[in-house]
Amino acid sequence: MEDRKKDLSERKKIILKAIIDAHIENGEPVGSKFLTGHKQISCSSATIRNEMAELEEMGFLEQPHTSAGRIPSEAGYRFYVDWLIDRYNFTQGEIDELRRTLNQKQSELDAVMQTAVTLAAKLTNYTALAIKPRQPRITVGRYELLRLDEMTLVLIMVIGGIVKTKYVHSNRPIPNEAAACLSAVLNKYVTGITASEITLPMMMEMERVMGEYEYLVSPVIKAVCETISVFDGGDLRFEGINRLLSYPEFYDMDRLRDMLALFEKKDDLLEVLSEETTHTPDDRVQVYIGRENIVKVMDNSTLIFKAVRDHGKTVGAIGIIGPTRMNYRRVIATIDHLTRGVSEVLGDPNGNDGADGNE
Amino acid sequence: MEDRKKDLSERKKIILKAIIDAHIENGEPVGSKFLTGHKQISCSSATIRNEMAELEEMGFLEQPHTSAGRIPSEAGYRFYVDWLIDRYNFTQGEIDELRRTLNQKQSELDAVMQTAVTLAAKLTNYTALAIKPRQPRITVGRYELLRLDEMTLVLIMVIGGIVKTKYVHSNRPIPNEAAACLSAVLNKYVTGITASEITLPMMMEMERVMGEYEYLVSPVIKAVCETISVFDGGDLRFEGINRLLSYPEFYDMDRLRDMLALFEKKDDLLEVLSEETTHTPDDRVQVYIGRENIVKVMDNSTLIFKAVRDHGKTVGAIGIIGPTRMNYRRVIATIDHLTRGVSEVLGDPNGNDGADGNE
DNA sequence: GTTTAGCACTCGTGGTTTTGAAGTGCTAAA
DNA sequence: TTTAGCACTTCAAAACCACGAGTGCTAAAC
Repeated sequence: MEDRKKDLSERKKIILKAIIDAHIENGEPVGSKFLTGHKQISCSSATIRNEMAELEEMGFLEQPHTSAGRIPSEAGYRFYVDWLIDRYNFTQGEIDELRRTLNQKQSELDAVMQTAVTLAAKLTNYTALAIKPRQPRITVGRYELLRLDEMTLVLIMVIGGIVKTKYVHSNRPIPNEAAACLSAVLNKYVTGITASEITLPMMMEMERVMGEYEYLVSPVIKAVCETISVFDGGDLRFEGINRLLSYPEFYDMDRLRDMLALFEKKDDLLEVLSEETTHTPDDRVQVYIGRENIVKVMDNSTLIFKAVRDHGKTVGAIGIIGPTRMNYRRVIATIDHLTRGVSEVLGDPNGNDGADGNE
Repeated sequence: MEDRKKDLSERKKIILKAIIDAHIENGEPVGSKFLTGHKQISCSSATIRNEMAELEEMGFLEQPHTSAGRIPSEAGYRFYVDWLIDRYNFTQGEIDELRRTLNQKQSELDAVMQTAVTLAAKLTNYTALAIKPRQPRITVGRYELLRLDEMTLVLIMVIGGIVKTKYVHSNRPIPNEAAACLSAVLNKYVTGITASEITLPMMMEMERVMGEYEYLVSPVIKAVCETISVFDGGDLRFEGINRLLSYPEFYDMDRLRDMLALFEKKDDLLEVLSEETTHTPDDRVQVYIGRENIVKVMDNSTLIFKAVRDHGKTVGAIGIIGPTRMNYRRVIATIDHLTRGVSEVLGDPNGNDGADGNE
């Protein structure tokens, strides 16, 4: 078997590769006539037909029905992958881009919200969303530093009751005592102020205090700023997008595609919802039906959400998006309970006795 | 307007509610005849027709075309939500379940892997997956405890170079010095052993050493065990599921549904892939075409993935899933580069000079 | 022996037509 | 005010048809 594979005549290989390439390109069965246009193939369609018939006999091609062209069989793809494709070369630019993106670490989404939104999707069987609104004035309340290994520190920050960790790599070895020293300095100088309030004189002062460890100040402060900025940047997360498919209203591929496109460009939606979430005075479940929605595409869809409060402050929102024909009763109740649950878990004593969520 | 709404005759309300309920249930327009079967409605279809015509005039109903039944308009839904639905009551069981799930915090997926998988989906325009295989022997290398507020500790664990944080709520106030004391005890007794190796005598010994703070030992150890168990439990994450829709092979709703169902029940897939990932000897990109796949549903789909190694140890895998008709060249190259990139970011010096990933 | 042109054959696709069922509105009777 | 009956409308599914694409085969050409 192994031998037979390599035994293909050069022309068969070219034809097979041409067929698979073309099929990968446009997804349709490819016929003999089409291949005559290929530059590496100079014989007539009849010859190609013969070759194709043989390739089919060998199991590399198959035809969906007699008057369609050929498509590659699984064995065909296998041969293609094993013997016919040459290596794809990334440009240096692409490689750099890739490394850069990998290096800038993503902030982890707040775990409770993540659990809640997953749960919301599961319980209602609609697509769920979690909103963390933009927060313009966010500050760090407390710092802690651990020395992880010779060159790495773990920076632990308490931001509004939430703990964030971030790794800081140094290019010089870090002595054991430097971590404690640095955390003391951070706690003294950069608590309770926003990222933009950290001034150059402050940094110089810190470097002076740090003495011989001054080289650690700049990378750590950079890490602090980064964390703050992703933290206050807002976030919008969907869960259970595929659940849309359970509903006949989304059987229409075009509508479905529109919806998914909406999920893709989160920024617009986030902008609108941030506004909506933070400025809603009362504490009820919000229901936007069809064209009541702020976003155009959401005709025929309903958005239901409720803000999550922690000690009276809005820290996010959890919601559901689905067809207008939605089980309102169940969804409203679920969202109501969930947001309260989250508030409770966050330690908000008022989580369970605010205004009634429904009606 | 507000008045008119409440002005609906009782019978109209019943009919409207019945129509919307029925429509929510089965998604189809509902006709007069169907409603005669409703228990609260005792008039004939002709009467109902008259009522429906009036409801339509008021704007609560509309008909898609003359010989279909009626469907609720947006105003109809609005009225329904505002006036007609009663509150859905969760059973106590459901509520408990919900609170329990919210309380057990999800471990955040390794940030780099998350970035990588998002990137993989974006670069290839197929659905990407990240696998963290089950790890039977996982231990904590180091503990750190912070007192967050009077009743709450933050437990910080270094597990295989990864930092995990977990909140521990106490039902008694926590003195300032308890945190330091407890972390010393943890570091002494429970480093380098797996969750199942923590014995009752060990816990009792720890409680003895802790003296008056012994009440903190049990909840903290519980938190440790939980963290370890979610950490070694394996994880499977998909990104860019919607990208499937770009490809005509998934225009068929049934096939699409099958595929999405596959994504839902991660456990099976994880089991198989854990095996596959950890026991693959060589360091290349794995390609499974069509029925070569271990999982049934994946006929007509190709799975491509490669293990991510960190200092020689397999810590996960990144892959792509898509139609058999796939741009193999590009995908293989992307996965290859990505896994290497991740290894590099993780600090693996061999990230970039292992066996050639392709061919 | 291999390649090519020609031709009859097959089969799916796209468009049109037909039929049937569902549901309505209206009218007249109860 | 309610109900039965009937004519009308409209969509959906089935049936039908013609077309085009692509093949396999045969016989002639190289």
